Amino acid sequence: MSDPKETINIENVVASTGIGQELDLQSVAMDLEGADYDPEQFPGLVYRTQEPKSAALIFRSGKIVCTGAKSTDDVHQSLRIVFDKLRDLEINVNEDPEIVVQNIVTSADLGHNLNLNAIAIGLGLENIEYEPEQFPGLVYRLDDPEVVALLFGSGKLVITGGKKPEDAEHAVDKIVSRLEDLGLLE
Amino acid sequence: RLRKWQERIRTKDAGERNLQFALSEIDRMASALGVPRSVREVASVIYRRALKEDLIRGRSIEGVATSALYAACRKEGIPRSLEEISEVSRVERKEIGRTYRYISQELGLEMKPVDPKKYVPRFCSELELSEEVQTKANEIIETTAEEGLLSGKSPTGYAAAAIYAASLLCNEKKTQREVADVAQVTEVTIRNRYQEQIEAMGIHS
DNA sequence: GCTTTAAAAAGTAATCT
DNA sequence: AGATTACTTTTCAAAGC
Repeated sequence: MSDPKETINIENVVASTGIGQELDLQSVAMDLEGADYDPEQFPGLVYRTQEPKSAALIFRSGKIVCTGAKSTDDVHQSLRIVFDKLRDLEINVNEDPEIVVQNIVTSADLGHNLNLNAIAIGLGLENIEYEPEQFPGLVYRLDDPEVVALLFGSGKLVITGGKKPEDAEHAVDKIVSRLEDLGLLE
Repeated sequence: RLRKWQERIRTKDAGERNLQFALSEIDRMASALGVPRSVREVASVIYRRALKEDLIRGRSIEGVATSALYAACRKEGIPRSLEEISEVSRVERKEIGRTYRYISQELGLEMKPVDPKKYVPRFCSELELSEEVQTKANEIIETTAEEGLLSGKSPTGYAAAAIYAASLLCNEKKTQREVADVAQVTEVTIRNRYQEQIEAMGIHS
């Protein structure tokens, strides 16, 4: 009855951007409180924002990766905070650098338990990966939209690899109709 | 020209030596596991196919050989868990699992998920349990799996719980620790699967 | 390939009380 | 026997080894 699309929830958004300027991460790490910088371990400086919650990886090249946001809106808000923090350190940052969403992770609920063994055979062993000894989820790669879905016995699923929120909706629609055609839903 | 010819010989010799090493490793591990010759043959066919398809580049020969053996055991219907396989290999469990999934995908092996019932005879004989217990365990697995209880669960833990439950029902009780040891899973996993299974079977004891 | 960051799903596991 | 913490899978960018 209820549309599984309604249960879709964005769990994580990864985006990249850049201030067209080289940075001295050592001094940024000194002046920016809460910054984690360990070049021996990883070349990026980690800066966490509280509201909205996210983690930004800032690189020497001036390129920045933002992870952990719950929406594309939060990504922009988080990065706005990061840009302002850098400006406080007398670093010139353009008003609105281009932000590119690289990956969106979504969760959803089909509302029925799933027989993953039957689904593995039904979808075709060549199209899926299901190794319950290694991981409880069945991995299903879709061509259109180009995303990867993880299906669980509870009927919950994770959609990842999409660039737009609509990718997850289209993926859920396709999965639901495939499973219905196979008579494996409910 | 002479150099090219020598290089070819060198490459050919190296390739031949690597193949021989891989096949002898498969033989060694298969012996240690006590699997029949047919499994070693299937494993060597899988290894040669992986070699032909150039899937070994960037991976260790041992890793691919071990994964080929793991896949062969499953294909032949006498699966060994990754834990058991890793005990006779010098490659760690995580790497075997990762390499297996890669060659399985690339070679299109179309591996079906392991049926927990395949572990019942071996685990039961190691525990010296009767034929009656085996039959009961298979019945529990069959019935509960049809109800969808198997989805996402590890086949070894599932089989272990069914054997534990069957041993109780047949008055040949084995402790959770004894079953956990032969199946190489934890007692916690057996308890969790056991509770679900007896509930689904409508058994109260 | 690896390193780090985030997040969900569910199973398994190690450790502590 | 719980509870807690942590690790397994997928995705993606960044710079450097």
